[in-house]
Amino acid sequence: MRSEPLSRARIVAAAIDLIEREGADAISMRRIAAELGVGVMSLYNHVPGKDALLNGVAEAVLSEIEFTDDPDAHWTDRVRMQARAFRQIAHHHPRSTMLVVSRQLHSAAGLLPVERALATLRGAGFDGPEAVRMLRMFIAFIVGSLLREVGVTPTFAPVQTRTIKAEGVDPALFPEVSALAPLLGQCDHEAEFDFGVELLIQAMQVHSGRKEGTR
Amino acid sequence: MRSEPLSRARIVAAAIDLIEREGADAISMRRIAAELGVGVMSLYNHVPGKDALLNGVAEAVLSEIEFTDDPDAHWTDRVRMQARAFRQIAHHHPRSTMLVVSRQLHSAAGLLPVERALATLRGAGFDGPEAVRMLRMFIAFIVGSLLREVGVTPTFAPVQTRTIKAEGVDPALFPEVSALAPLLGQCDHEAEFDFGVELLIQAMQVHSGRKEGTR
DNA sequence: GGGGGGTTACGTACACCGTACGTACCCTTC
DNA sequence: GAAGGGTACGTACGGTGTACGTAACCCCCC
Repeated sequence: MRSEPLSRARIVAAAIDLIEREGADAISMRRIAAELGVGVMSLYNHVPGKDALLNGVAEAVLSEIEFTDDPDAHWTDRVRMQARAFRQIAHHHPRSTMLVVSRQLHSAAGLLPVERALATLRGAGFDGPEAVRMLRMFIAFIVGSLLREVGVTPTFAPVQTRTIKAEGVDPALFPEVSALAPLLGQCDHEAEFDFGVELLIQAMQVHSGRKEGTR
Repeated sequence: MRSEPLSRARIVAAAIDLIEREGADAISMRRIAAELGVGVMSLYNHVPGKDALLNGVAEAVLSEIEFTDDPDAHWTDRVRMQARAFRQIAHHHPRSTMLVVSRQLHSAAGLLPVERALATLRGAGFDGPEAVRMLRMFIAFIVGSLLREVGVTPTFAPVQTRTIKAEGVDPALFPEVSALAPLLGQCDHEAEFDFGVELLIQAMQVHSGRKEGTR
């Protein structure tokens, strides 16, 4: 009964803290309870179960994004800003990113970014179906990028620093890979992300320009 | 001692089978052993542990991809083909896709697609750093797309069929979302994927064209 | 033929997990 | 004071991954 009386918010905060300190695998109801100095089952008075708790974590992280949207800016700049804002979660809560990205949220916290994005895209002149398509495309890119950045999913690309450096790759079997090993082994996540964003924005501009005439 | 004598390959196959039948969460050493009709600890004679087993699953699924690469085709077509081939895993082994995409493989199975992709990009005239960048960009997009398609990660975009349909979204708070609800609620994964691929290819063409002159 | 060594199968045991259930306490409202 | 609801918590159950010890088997070498 020491301190304030335990609440969903405190539990979620403790969970985030624990994840960032010891990794997403280390999380368990018992650990969280211990962290808060309470019994395990006390948690269940404020949270339906572990799954709901993790959803809470994802929402909390997601709603920390600072969207500083400037409605007067050119739509390309607004898209840039939103993409960067989203990427910030990978910096503020790197080890929780996987949760945000791999959980489907049905709450307002998840809807807000979508709303903003759709608004800018519509403002840029895209019609409904186009806007949705562009958004999905962007989300896929961002999700994939964050997963790479966060360490999960270097699905072979930037990963094999170890493989490559450790035993080397057979140049006969994988000439390109072994030739480009130094490049593959390192990755400036910010630069890669920005590059991708610019490429996508260019593509979107082309797409929109084409629509309204030969331009 | 019945049947053939248990092997890493048989174990991995059983694991894949189990995952596809009952979902990735249902998997456990005990279940797999039961499936094979052997004791739990027998598995450890062929596999170092669960984590390694899951890596094996990812590799197996990944190496099932059929890359029918035509070196004479235009590079854009080759990129298209490779992207589609990769996406096939989401069809052949939907519930294992998450594993493939969220695990960093240090084996040849993971290197092969990279080698192919780099080769075609280099063939298209991109220099080393460009090729690596383009590849990373593409991987991010594909990973994100597959995660969405597989059900994990509809991180708010196509998901809220339920949210939207069930209780409706407040049109005052989320005007765009509620206006586009019907579009957000449905998703032709193949069409979305192809759209993204085309957009990326176009962007890459622009990028390459710009490089070698004003064109 | 008779060891003997290495591989394989397996049972038991341990530490940990999520959580259903029952119990004790406090605080409010009659 | 009594009643009732919310909160904290202990215990217990069925599950997990895997370390360890034991027994059977095969094959090779003597």
